[in-house]
Amino acid sequence: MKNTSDKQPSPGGWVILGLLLDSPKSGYDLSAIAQRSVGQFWPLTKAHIYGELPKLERLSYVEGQEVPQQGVPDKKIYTATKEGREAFSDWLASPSIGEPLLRHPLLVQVFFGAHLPPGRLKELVDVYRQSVIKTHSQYSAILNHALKGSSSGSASDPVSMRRLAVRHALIRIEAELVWLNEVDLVAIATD
Amino acid sequence: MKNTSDKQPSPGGWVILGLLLDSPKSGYDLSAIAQRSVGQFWPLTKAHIYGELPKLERLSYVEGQEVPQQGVPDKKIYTATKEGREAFSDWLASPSIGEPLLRHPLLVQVFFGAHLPPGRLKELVDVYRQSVIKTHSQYSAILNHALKGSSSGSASDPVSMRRLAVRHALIRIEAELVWLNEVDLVAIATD
DNA sequence: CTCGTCATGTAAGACGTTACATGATTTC
DNA sequence: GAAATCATGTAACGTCTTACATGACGAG
Repeated sequence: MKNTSDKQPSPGGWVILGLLLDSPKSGYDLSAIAQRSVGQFWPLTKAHIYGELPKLERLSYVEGQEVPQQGVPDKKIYTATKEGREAFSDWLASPSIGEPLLRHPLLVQVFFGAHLPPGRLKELVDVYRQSVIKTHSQYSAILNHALKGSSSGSASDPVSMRRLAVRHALIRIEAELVWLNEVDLVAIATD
Repeated sequence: MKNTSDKQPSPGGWVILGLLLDSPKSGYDLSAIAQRSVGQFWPLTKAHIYGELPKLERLSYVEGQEVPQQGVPDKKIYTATKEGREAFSDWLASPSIGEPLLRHPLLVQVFFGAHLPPGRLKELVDVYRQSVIKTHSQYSAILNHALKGSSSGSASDPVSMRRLAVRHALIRIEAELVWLNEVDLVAIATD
């Protein structure tokens, strides 16, 4: 009565399981968290989350419990089981979970920029820069508020690790802005 | 006799079509190019390429021609058609081709680093750093050799655009190294 | 009275990957 | 003798996204 079919969680499923280790959460909670924190390096959609949770339950890596509510709709809170924790630890420590994957539409537009009408590239870059700047301010707000204060600063401290993830976002975005300036120089030059 | 079923190319299909605008190429050529240049921001696998080419042909965006060879196997060279060029230009100029997508396994490992045995994070980071450094040297070699010399420096010059794409890779990788050093500091601290 | 939040889910399909299958030639 | 290069493809599957469907409550 352990699991019915279903081998192992998909990559996204493992991430979801990881989020449940800290504290029990509903699908709704998860999809909110997935956007702010993990979403930056492992995007998860609502549909994906609601699809994975029952699978994790069938593997008995999580347990779901219905919580009746008044006013707002009932919700289902999922808790990681002991098996879930162990399986997750093994997965996390495995040497090759996979290589980073990047898909960057604007870079496609730059790469093939010669086939773009004059001035169009500049417009596309400007729009993109705005969204990048916005994201930057969001993540620096997280660093300054949610993750402020001093933590132990060791690898066994979850807060330090969360902070590193946000630092990654900030460093990456700043690099992106540097590059966008280089693009500007070329985009403006004698179009 | 234009197209039989098949709506529009998939994102990957458009990128493949873009690569054929410069010069005709075989599936084999494309998969080599896809690794070095476009692969950095839009990964393409062999199987994907060989799957998309017939679809592009059905849409009459490309034309394939069998080229007999001696010693080595025959190949099929695909050329972009006029329709293909026009469709590609329209697609490329469209405002929202999509948002950048990043999936970063090591960041998952860092994010959940508190669930990792002591010292393991440092190992994972070291392995990753090596691969990152290797990639960096590959891309700087491309900048210094294949894309050396002075081009017009304007947006209508394909070489300038290719160079910008490589610059993106380099800037991004250097940022990654900066971040990896921050991770080290935490990973080492009193584990 | 409209919009946002809370809350869960499904169905269909797009997209891409892994693994398999084949085989001659050249280089170490 | 082993391995890399050249060259093309398919079948099955995994993974994830889009769009749809529903509905009550509170804030402005």
